[in-house]
Amino acid sequence: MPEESTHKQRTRARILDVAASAMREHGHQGIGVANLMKRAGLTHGGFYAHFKDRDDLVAAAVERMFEDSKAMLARHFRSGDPRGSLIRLIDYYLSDDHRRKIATGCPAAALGSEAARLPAAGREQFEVGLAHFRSVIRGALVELGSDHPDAAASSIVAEMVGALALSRAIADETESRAVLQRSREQLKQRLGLLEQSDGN
Amino acid sequence: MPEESTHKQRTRARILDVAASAMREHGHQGIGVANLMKRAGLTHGGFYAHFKDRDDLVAAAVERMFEDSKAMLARHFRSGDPRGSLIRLIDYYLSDDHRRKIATGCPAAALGSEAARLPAAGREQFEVGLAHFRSVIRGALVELGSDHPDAAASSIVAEMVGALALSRAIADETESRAVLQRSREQLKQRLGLLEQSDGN
DNA sequence: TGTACATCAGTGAACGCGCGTTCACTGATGTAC
DNA sequence: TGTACATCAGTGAACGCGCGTTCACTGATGTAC
Repeated sequence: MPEESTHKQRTRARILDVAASAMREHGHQGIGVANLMKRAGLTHGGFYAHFKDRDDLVAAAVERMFEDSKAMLARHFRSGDPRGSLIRLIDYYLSDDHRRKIATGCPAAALGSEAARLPAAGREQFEVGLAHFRSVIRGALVELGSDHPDAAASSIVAEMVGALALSRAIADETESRAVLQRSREQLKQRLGLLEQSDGN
Repeated sequence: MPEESTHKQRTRARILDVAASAMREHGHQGIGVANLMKRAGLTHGGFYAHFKDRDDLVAAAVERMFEDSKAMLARHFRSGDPRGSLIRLIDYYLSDDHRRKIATGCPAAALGSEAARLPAAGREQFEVGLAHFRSVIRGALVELGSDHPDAAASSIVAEMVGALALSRAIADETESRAVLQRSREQLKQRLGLLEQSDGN
C-alpha cells in the first residue's frame, strides 16, 4: 500500500515536472492536458486521478516551479557571507545560462507579466514564491547593514526579473546579452559590491 | 474612393484598438478572432479583409500598443527639462493608476514575459517599441550628464517594467502599492532626483 | 505455496465547445452615361 | 436628374482541429486464506 502510494506520488511528481517546465517555456496557456500527459508518458484520461481540474494543476505547477527557485537561491546563499551570496546570485540570475534555461529557470521571469491572469490558486502560489525570493534578498541586505532592506530588496527583485524577461524578448544575441550585463553592473554598483569583488 | 478607403482604414483601426487593449489585458492568446470582431461590432468572417492571419494581427496590435507607449512618453518628456521629465515618468509609470490601467498601459509590462513567445513579427514589433522606450530615457540621461547612459537606461527600464508587472501579480492592495512605491523611491534616489524635487 | 479476490492507476473512446480559417453571398455606396 | 452597373466591406454557414472533461473499462499488484 505505501509502495502503491509512492508509485502514484512519483507519477504525480513526473506530471508536475513536465508541467512546470512546459508552462515556463510556453506560458500557462501554452500546454494542454493531452500533450502534457503524453510528455509524461501517460494518456490524457489519467490526468484526473491526480488533479481536480486544469486550474488545480496550474497551482501545483507554479508551486513546483518555485521549488526550483528556492533551490537556486539556496545554491548561491551561504550564511555569514551576504556580500558573496548577492554577487553569486546576481551573476547567475543575470547570466546567459539562466537566460537560455527558461524551462528550469526563475518562474517570476518566465511568468511575470501573465501572473496576474493566472487562475486564482496559481496566482496565490506565485505570490508566495515571489515573497520568498524577496525575503532571501532582504535577509542578505539586513546582514550587510542596509538602511532600507525592504525597499532595496523589492527594487532588486524588480530589476532582475524585468531584465531577464526583457533580455529573452530580444532576438539579437549581442543586445540580449548587453541587457543582462548592464543590469549586473548597475546592481552591483548600487549595492557597493564592485570594489570588494575586484579586490579579491 | 478615398472616402471608401478611409472607412476601411477606420474599421481596421477599430479592430486594432480592441485587440491592443484585449491582448494587454488577457495576453496575446487570451482573445480569439470571433470574440475580437464581436467587440469591434463586426462578424468574424470580415477579419480576413483586414489581416492576412492571426499572427499578422498580433504584430499590428503590438505596434499599436507601443503607439500608446510613445504618447505616454511624449506626455511626460519636455525638451530642456530632463530631470523633471524623468521624475514625471517615474511617478506615472509606477503609479496605482498605471497599475490598474493594464489595457491602455505599457505593453512591455503587460506582455514582458510572453514577448519571447510571440509570433515572430509580433516579437519584432515588441523589440522596436522597447528600443524606443529605452532611447527616450537614455536621451534624458545624456542631457543630465550621466556617465553610463546606456547602462542606466537599460537598468531603469528593467526595474520599471519588472516592478509594474510584479505589482499587478500581487492581490493584496497594500503590498502591491508598496512594490511600486519602493521602486519609485529607489529609482529617484539612484538618479539623484530626490533632493532637487524636494527642494522645489 | 497456490488460488481467489479487491483495489485502483492508468486507458481510450466519446462529449460539447471554441478555435482559426474559407468562401459563396449580400447590400450599401460611388461611377457612368 | 435618373437608371444600370461595378466595387468591395462585411456576413454567416461550414470546415477540421485541439481543447478540457467524463466514464466504463482493463490489467497489474497486494492481500486473504
